Amino acid sequence: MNFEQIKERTRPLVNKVSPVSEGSLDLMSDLILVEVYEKGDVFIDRGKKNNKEYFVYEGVCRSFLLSPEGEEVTISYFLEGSILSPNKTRTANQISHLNFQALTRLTVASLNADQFEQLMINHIDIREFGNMVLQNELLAKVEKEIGLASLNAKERLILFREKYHILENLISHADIASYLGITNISLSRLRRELRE
Amino acid sequence: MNFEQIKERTRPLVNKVSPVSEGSLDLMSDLILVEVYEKGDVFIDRGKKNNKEYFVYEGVCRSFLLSPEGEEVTISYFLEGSILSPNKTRTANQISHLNFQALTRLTVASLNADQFEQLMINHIDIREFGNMVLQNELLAKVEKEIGLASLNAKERLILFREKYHILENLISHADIASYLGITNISLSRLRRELRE
DNA sequence: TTCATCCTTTAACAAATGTTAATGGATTTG
DNA sequence: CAAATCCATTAACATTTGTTAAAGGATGAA
Repeated sequence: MNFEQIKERTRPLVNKVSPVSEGSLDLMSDLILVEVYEKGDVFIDRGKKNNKEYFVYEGVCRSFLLSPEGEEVTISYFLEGSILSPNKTRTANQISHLNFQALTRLTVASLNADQFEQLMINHIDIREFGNMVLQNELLAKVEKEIGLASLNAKERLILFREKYHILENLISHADIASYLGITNISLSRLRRELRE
Repeated sequence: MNFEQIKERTRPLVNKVSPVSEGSLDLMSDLILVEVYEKGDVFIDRGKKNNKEYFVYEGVCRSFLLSPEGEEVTISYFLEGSILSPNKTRTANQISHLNFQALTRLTVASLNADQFEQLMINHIDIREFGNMVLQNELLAKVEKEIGLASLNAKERLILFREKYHILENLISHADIASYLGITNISLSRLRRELRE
């Protein structure tokens, strides 16, 4: 993918969050490397170094962690055209505290996080963009938190469908169940209930 | 409270998160106004403007939201010596999307968020501090998320006690229950079980 | 195709949590 | 002090969710 292709692919993705000038888009595109992963690949490992920002060009991925009992818990989903959690929010000293996994064949733009931080410092529109990504990230977490704390599993599934309906027939129900905070057996029961 | 008092009160609070130089501490202290609230006061209202950062000098507060059913859901607790979620993470266009309430008599330091952002831009140690606050914030949310998604209520109560044991005899059990994602009746049952 | 494997569904039962209502203790108000 | 109010607890019952096991369906490999 050449510079112009990268730029045109990045533009709508960035502008959807917070518009930046043509010059700023050039600066960001300059930092971008395109990476491709296969379904199932874990491309960020908990405990390992990661100093990149990511935009999802194509495909779907998730972040997950192991629970105290050793089960995978899905924390978030990232759909096509979305932006991964800012590096600063998912690392400490450049060490990732989450795993990220491709759920389909996945094409992402990656940017060096330090260089991107410099762009944020020097360009107010890029800073606004970065801060807006952050806000959205937190907002999504708060929404999920409220759901887990105040809704029952059926209501959570209904919300999940509104937000991620394409995922339900694309990825493992065990993943979805862990995201909803239930077992996959419960998920199956709820699916039947809602089918009737 | 005079400048020196503010500074000495702020120093340990900031250094606990990420140390800053004496000069940077001066710059931050310059921005600080001390605010005092009474138990029960809601000092940040969802939907209203807020452009401040806060440090908790004395007392305890919580953030909360109304669920779709109109019940208050406690999102986070902030103990003495902690730092409220960064302004950027709890506002959109300076409009708060959370409520914050004093659970005891509460003394906070408040800083203008725009001026603080300028300090972050111009001083690497303050930027590091701000980013570290952010990391901690997200980390706490991810921890809570995992708890809600993978532990049962009893296990969540045990974790809560480890982290916030002073709260259990200080604030309403209804608040705690909403934080744990259960009813206050269930909380009462669990308390009895754990007592035996 | 046939076998093997993985995932989803279903069933039966157990455990956890919610709902409604009543009780008792503590605190506040008059 | 007495009445009123608030909050935590308890009980009885209903509902939801988890656990274990079995069965069916889809997919891929030999």
